[in-house]
Amino acid sequence: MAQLPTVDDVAQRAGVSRQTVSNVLNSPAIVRDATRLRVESAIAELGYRPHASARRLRTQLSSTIGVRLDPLSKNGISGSVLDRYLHALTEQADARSMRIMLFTAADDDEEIGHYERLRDGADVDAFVLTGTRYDDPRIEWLARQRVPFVAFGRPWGAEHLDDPDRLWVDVDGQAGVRMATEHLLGRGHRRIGYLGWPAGSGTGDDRRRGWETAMASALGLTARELAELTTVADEGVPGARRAIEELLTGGTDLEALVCASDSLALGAMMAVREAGLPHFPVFGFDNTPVAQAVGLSSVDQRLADVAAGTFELLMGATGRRVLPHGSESDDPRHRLITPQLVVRRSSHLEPVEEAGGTMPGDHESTDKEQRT
Amino acid sequence: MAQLPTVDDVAQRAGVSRQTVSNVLNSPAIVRDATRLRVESAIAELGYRPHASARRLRTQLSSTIGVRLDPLSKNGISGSVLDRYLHALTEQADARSMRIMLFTAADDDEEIGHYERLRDGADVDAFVLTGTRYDDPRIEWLARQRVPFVAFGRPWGAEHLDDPDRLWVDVDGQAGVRMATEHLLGRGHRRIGYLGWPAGSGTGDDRRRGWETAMASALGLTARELAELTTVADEGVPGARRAIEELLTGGTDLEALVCASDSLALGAMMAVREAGLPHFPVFGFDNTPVAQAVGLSSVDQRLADVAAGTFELLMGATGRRVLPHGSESDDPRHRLITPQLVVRRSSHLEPVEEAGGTMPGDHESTDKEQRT
DNA sequence: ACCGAAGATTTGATCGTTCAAACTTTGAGG
DNA sequence: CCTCAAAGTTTGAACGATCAAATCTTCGGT
Repeated sequence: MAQLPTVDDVAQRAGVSRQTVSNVLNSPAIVRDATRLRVESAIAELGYRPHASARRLRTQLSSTIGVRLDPLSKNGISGSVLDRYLHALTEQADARSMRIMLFTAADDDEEIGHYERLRDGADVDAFVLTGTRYDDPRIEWLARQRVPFVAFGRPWGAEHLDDPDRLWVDVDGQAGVRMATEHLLGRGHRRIGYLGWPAGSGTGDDRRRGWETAMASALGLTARELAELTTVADEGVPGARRAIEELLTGGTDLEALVCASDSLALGAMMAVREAGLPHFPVFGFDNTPVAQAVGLSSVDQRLADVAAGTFELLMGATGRRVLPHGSESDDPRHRLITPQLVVRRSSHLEPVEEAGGTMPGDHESTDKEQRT
Repeated sequence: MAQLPTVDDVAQRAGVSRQTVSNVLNSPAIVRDATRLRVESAIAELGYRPHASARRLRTQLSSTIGVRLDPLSKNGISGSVLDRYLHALTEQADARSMRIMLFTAADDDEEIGHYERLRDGADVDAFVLTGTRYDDPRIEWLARQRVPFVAFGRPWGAEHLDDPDRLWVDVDGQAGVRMATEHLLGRGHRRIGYLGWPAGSGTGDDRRRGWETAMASALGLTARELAELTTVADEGVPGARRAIEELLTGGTDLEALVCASDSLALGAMMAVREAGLPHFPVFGFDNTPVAQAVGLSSVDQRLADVAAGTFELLMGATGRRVLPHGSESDDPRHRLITPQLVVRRSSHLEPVEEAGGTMPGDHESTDKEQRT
């Protein structure tokens, strides 16, 4: 096997010119059918494949999207959300014949340095950001430099939720928590508590609001009454467990609980079980593999839809190349995905008969799950 | 801002030729110090960055490594191992100024199709394979085509463990399970059970052997006695839970348990707790985030070392480019990483005093962990 | 049968870099 | 002061594709 075939080889074989071969590949519509077929079979016979780097050099496009991966260390039970988003992104990318390129960075400055290098080296056409924060310097830089990007996570606190320069996708956490709360209300519960993160995180406050609105509109609770049913803990199982233990020993007569994350919910589950309440309903958020494993009800972020939305914002509904930054468009500059309830045994009043375990999650519930 | 600066711009500014600039970048040793400094400051002043695609076109190297990501769906509690390996790979790649490119495939044929396309398009220099199986067709294809690659996971069953055409890294599961077993033996336990996967998976059989050898050499148990202490379950929490419940109700007087995975261990923990044995020691394997969250002792795969080994095999100890397939070398063609025990409360005889919870893992044990 | 415009195809230039070979400078040795 | 090899630098070509403009075909209208 000598060399890999090039456009010229194909052209020669098909009795046409380079450019016609290129046209068959990139704009088949303008080539006459007869010639197109001839070229196509030449391509097939020679097993020709376009040389990606050559094309990129000429077009100044890389068909690649850069994603930063957090360092290995900070990767808790809910870190898997971003990993699953990455999987979903990769699948979407494949469908659009785009590629995902990874890089790591220890802090924002380093991350921005990577942006610069990758942009200047024409390594990537756009970036996808995760873990966005209030006044995120990465977003500022990208917007100022007019580099195409989409953020997973609203640019919280910033007024520019509709700024055409800041594209974002996010999951409607408020709606998700509201759905979970309403599900529990529908099952007859009234004293439904909420376990969240300390106030101040955009995501956390948003999710809490879902519980508040559901409770307020169904039961007409006052702010004071709501506050009584609430407690907070830092992300992580043990803190959640402690928080719920305190709430229970403090005399609050809870019947059910909605949590801001699966980690919190797992800690809460442990606490209520320990307190001798085997059927106490608990809802998590994120629908992580752990939730599935232990049979914890949760709110699924629908990461496939999030990823699809990401690409819609980046490339248009069906486009095959990244839109330039700030390109005017009729579409809204963001996507808010409504999540989906996944009801498992942890939120059932009665344990599902069959295998009489008293602890939830004693059977893989794939076929028992109820998505609404 | 007009155009991005090119080598020519830098050359002009430094008063040298293109090629000298290129040399400063690629083989600084052959450039005289004075000129090198001049060029370097010109680069800095202009903010020049080499155009990656142009370089790739010329050198026929992409400085990129392809990794297949499994579809979103099959991504259980232990699927996170591969995600964490991916993180570690990305960090290593950064250190070698390489990049990681992702793609997905539904089956082997599709995956091989991707290999072909990526290789021919000069998109990647090498591949990293995960989830290798007995007689893996992907490995056969890559070896036959002489495409550089490294497999994470021994090519089980194949005789060619030392075949110079098949590079691999793996974690010494046997050693890991042996360490866990010996740890329990050292704490005075004798009736230590093993919960594994059904026989036939290379990885599973290897791990079981670690328990067998530890038990046999410490206590001199017969094969029959060993078999009594063993049970199996398919990967997943619920099956493990059932299996251990049966073992316990079957009358086996277990004192402790070593498991082939964290999922199994989680199921086992639930079962022993349910059986009223709050301090029954359980060991998992993989040290997933869940293990940390619930305070489960486990065996850490040291994925950073695995990733480092991957790159050593691919590029040599310090090399900056992928070695050609089958390049002779004195080094062994594989790396077997010895994992590390992470002892948490689940394997302590007595609960750690402080917060008198009776269930293990009630506090994030980062500072309580004991790595040996 | 001829014209012209639209359609189809070809030609020459170019993207930014590195390779290979040619050329120029340096410096030790006689 | 000259020679010659080694060290340093420059020049022309090439990597494989697409763009822009030029050329050649086709075909309806008169």
